[in-house]
Amino acid sequence: MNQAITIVVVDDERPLVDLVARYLRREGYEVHAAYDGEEALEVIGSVEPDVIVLDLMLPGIDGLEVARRVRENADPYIVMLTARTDEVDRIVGLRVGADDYVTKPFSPNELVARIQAMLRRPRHTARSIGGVRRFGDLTVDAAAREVHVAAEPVELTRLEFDLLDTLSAQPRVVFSKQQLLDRVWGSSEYRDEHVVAVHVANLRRKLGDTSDEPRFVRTVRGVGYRMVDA
Amino acid sequence: MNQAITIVVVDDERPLVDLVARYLRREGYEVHAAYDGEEALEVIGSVEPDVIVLDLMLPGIDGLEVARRVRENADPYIVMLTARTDEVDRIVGLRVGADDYVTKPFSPNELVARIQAMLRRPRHTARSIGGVRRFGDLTVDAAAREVHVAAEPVELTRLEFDLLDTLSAQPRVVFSKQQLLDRVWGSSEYRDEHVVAVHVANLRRKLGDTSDEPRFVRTVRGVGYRMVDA
DNA sequence: GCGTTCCTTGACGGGTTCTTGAACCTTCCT
DNA sequence: AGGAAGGTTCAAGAACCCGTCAAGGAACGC
Repeated sequence: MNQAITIVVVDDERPLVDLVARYLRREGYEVHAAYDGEEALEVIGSVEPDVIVLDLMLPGIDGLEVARRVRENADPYIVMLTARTDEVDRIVGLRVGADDYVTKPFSPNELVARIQAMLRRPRHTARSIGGVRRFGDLTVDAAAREVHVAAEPVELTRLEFDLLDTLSAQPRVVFSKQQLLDRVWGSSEYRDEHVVAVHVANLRRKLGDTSDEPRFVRTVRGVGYRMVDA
Repeated sequence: MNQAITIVVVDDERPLVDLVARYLRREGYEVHAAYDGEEALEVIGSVEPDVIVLDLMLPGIDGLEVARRVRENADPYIVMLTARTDEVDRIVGLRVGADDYVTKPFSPNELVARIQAMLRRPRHTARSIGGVRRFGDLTVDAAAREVHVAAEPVELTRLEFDLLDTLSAQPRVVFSKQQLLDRVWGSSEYRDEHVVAVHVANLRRKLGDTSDEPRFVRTVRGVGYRMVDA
């Protein structure tokens, strides 16, 4: 076995962490524990895990904040633990970008199964939960037409959103400007491809994306644009 | 901040309050008590609970009134306690926007179970009881085609109600004007999308909603409309 | 048939959004 | 190095969209 998958489990209930850790180790994962937000950030920073199991309610820095900070310079899978389903809405609602959530109480077996299922799915399907697509700290909710960056709402115009919606529906796939005109504008006849570039520029600005080294919308010279990997 | 879920229990029978409080604390909730309407409003104002267990019959300000006032600036779950199975009480209670009700006598275990079940359901399903959907102090009874704001009945025309019904069935989801024409009018062919805007305006006026910063029906420029979060 | 209620249509004003064109910059090719 | 092609940015005017109001007509009940 090459390089085991690393998981960090964060919860202030030590027995729970220990129990979960035992189950995960039994499956061959490398597991690290943390019992509050501060410690979590430390551990995560040093071991760079593939997966983080994170309680929403933590003493000190809470789970949402931990998730937000972690995503500033890494992009592990995050499974949130919540006490009430009510909070699931906050996770999805606040768009922190959890990849899955489990409500307490749960059986360790269930948690393990969920993690394994998540790791088995192709990445870009795993990265969408409740119809919300995620790219690092960017989330796109197609149904509600809402976009968040680092849990902050971003106001987009119709074309900007439709553009992002189209691109993000198929990450990594390159769309020509013609295709984008067809899909977003409805028809490409008698229309200057230049408008696409203008709206992409505006979209990038609102997402806090730079044109050189963009985090979300990449330019494919001579062709068009594509969304980064989910 | 591992803030526990906070519950306020309000009833003029002290032994009952104490009993219920004991059971709830055993489940890990933070519980506060109040024994009349005045006190209830005070306590609720200061602790901002997630859940309120509220007797309908209270000395001084009664349960309905307490619920009404609380909803003016907060939106906790409310479980009503009623002495009689009287339909009227239940109906009226629901109009104010109770999320569940329990008739006396009840076992503390039952009450605890009901509260936990409520917290476990996703919010927008938890927020509908007996087919009545709730959004702050607005309730929509799809079956009876009745709408109330702050417990006051609101008279809507057929189109206005159907519009509200469609939107409120899927909170947060954006409906294009075309979709609304299809669903509410039955077909969108040869029909001016403008009618939608007119009826939305009338609907908003009757709900006491303003067009800028609306509490219930939000405009999504260039697309259509959506109901706010439940 | 008459009155009332409800729905549609049209027009207008204010605000937002889209397009256009030009300048500037980067990349790639000769 | 120079030039061409394509990309980005910016600003200004045009186009569009929404909310509002009012008038006319349709549907309904009496």
